Order: sequence, then structure tokens, then C-alpha cells
Amino acid sequence: MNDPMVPSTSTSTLGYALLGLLARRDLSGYDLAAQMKRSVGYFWQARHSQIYPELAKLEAAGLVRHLLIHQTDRPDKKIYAVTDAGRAALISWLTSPIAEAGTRDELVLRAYLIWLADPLQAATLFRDQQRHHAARQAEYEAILVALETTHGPALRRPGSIPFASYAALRRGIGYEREYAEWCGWLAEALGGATSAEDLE
Amino acid sequence: MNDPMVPSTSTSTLGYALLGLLARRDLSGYDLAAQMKRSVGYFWQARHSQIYPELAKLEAAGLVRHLLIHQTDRPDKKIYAVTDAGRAALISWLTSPIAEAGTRDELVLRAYLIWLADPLQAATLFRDQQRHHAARQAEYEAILVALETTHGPALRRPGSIPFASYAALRRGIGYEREYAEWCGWLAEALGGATSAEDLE
DNA sequence: GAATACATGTAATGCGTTACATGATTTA
DNA sequence: TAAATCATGTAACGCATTACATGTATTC
Repeated sequence: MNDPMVPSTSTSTLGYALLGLLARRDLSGYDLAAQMKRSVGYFWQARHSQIYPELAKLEAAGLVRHLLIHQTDRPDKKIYAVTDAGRAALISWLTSPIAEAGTRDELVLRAYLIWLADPLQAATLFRDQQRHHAARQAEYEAILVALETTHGPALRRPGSIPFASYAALRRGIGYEREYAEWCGWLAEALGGATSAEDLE
Repeated sequence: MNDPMVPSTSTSTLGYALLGLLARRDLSGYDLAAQMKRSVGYFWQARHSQIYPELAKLEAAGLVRHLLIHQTDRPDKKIYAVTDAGRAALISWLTSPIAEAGTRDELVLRAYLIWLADPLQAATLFRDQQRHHAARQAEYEAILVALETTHGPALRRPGSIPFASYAALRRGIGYEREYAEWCGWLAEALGGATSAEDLE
């Protein structure tokens, strides 16, 4: 019953992430690796060493195809595009039931074991993390401002491409805000200084 | 310079999680696996197939030792205890600089690609997730109430063992609250029904 | 008679990171 | 001349899940 040209191989989440990026526009493996350092990279990452083999798998499964671009001044490159089958697989996956993966957070683990540590040293750790997450939050908020100025009202229109970015961004901002707040509360409770300067 | 009895092997995060549980009280591998389904399991998980080899590694590194308990009605078991070296390694790790691991969240990835999906189907997915995270939040809040009744004011005293549980729990509650809120906002924006009953 | 609790392991497989490998062009 | 950018791959290794493997005692 299976078409030998389109074997029903189960695609990994990374595969869908790549298909999703390619659904916006055609890209090379190198471009995809660059995208994975920003935008999508905030909630799904992969190195080029994982991306190239994954693209080969997607191509073998008939979900993408590539066009070889010959270049003289630079190395040749392969521009990948989503096939009809790839687009269908992606759309089907998007609303399929989600398998919950357990959370792994090393900082929360440390909080759970904090009774073993020196309170002031621990406070410094959590104060540092508070600053880190607050900085990340500010970074996301700057991206939001940029999105607002370039897309205007389309940003708030569900169904539009910018709205999808906006939705993901909103989660990022909320996540970092809540994380920073918790770190601040804990550092405070442990009696830590408010800023690094106070320790000098 | 290295003591051959205590080789400086780098312990994994799981190793520290196990050391942390054993610092509270001596436990068997089976007990540790059970603990990993609740308490710590909310922010760090491992199956028994990963725990048994890890305990062997910790023992080879001199961080834990075990006592074999012979039982007639049940299988024999090994009760593990933290050594002085293990306790020292754990305390040192607790406040050591933390290497930030990138976040991987499949639901946020799907949100980023939502423009490809049918809005109403997508709304159902996010409404389901909202319910899931709200339920998880309620579960954590119930544990908090239980902790409050059993430990009383000690729960709010930084440095106490219950306070560490309380701190981790607070993060869990905040995380789920913010996550559920975001899911609800997105489902609403996509024009989804408020409850499953509205769909019938 | 079936499932669950107790108890401890190993093997196969998949996902992800780091390191290895090559090589031209452009910028500091 | 050192580095970053462009461009594509492979190999080794570690962490995590699923499945394989065994066996008794209790509970439904």
C-alpha cells in the first residue's frame, strides 16, 4: 500500500522545524543553520552537523527537494524547497496531538537542593540568573517593537505570518518575565545583594 | 596528583540530582526511580534504566557507597548513601556557574508555524494545552497547601529543607500559570471555543 | 487469572553536541 | 596575518527512551 517513492518515515521535530522554515522561503542548509541561531532558535536549536543529515532524510522521504547552485566566488550550494508532500506532512503534524516531554531545568533542580549550599553564594547565583533572564526579556521586547514597526496591524491579525512570530514572541517574553521574577524573589529571600556593585 | 581511589570524573546533572536526593535520606535505586516520578521529577526525570548505571558510576567515582540488604519475601536491594566526597562535590556544583541550555518547546514551535494550519483546529490544540497546564498548576498548588500544613512556618524559612521544596514549587506554579495564560490568549485569538462542551 | 509492587540490571536506538575535515573570499 | 563569512559534510561521544530480561509476593 505504501508508495515506494514516498516511504512513511516518521519525521523528527527538527524535521518539521526545517520544513516550517522552508515553507516561508527556500533556503540552503547554511541559511537554515543561521536561522536556528535567532527566530526559531529561541525555542528550537540545531547545529549544521544535525541539519545536513536531517535534510538528506527529508529528501529521501520526499518532503523536500534541492536545486544545486553553482557559484564561482563562493562554494556551491543547495537550495532546498518543500514539496507538496512535505507541506501536507507539516500541516498534518501542526495540529496532531502533542506528546508532552518532561521539563528539565537545572536551575530549579539547584533550587530544590539549595538547603545544602551557602545562602549568600546561592543568592549570587540566582541574582545573576535574574539579570540573565531580564536581559533576554528585554531582547525579545526589542524584537517585538521591530516587528510592530515593520508589519503594523498585520501583526495582530491571526492567520497572518507575522502573527505567528508575534505569538511565539509573546510566549518568550512571558516565560522570561516570570523566570526573572522568580529568580529575584529567591535571591531576595536568600538575602542576596540587589546588584553586583553592592558586593564590592 | 589525583587520588586513584577518587578519580576526578565529571558527574552529569543526573548524578547531582541523585546525590541531592540521597543527601535527604538513604535510598535504593528503585526508591530513586520512584522519587523521579514526583518531587524532583517535575523538573528532572530519569528512568530506572538510566539510574542504575549512573549509581554505578557515582560509586566508581567514590561519591556514593551501598549496603546490600538481604530480603526473603522480596528481592534483595542496595541502599545507597552519599560519601563525604559526594557531599562536597554536590555542594561545590550547587553554586558553580551554570551553563545555559537552549530551550526546546514543541508547542511554541507549532505556534510559530500556525499560519499554515486551520485556525479552528489550531485553537482546539491550544485550548487543550491551556487545560493541561492549568491542571498542572492546580496540582502544584495542592502540593503547596499540603506542604504548608505539614511544615508550617518552616516552609518560609530560607535555609530549611522544606523551603527548598517550596522554592522549586513556586517556580512550577508560576511557569504553568504563565503557560496556561498564553495558551488561552492564543486559543482566544484564533477564535476557538472556550470549553470542550461548546464544540458539541 | 491478571495486574501491580518490589527489585535490578542490559541492549538497541535516537537525538544532540563537540570535534574533525576542507577550502575560497573578504574584512579587520 | 588573523578572523569571520560562506558552504557542506562526517565521526565520536554522551544523554535519554524504549524494549528486553528475570522472578516473587500481593492484591483485584
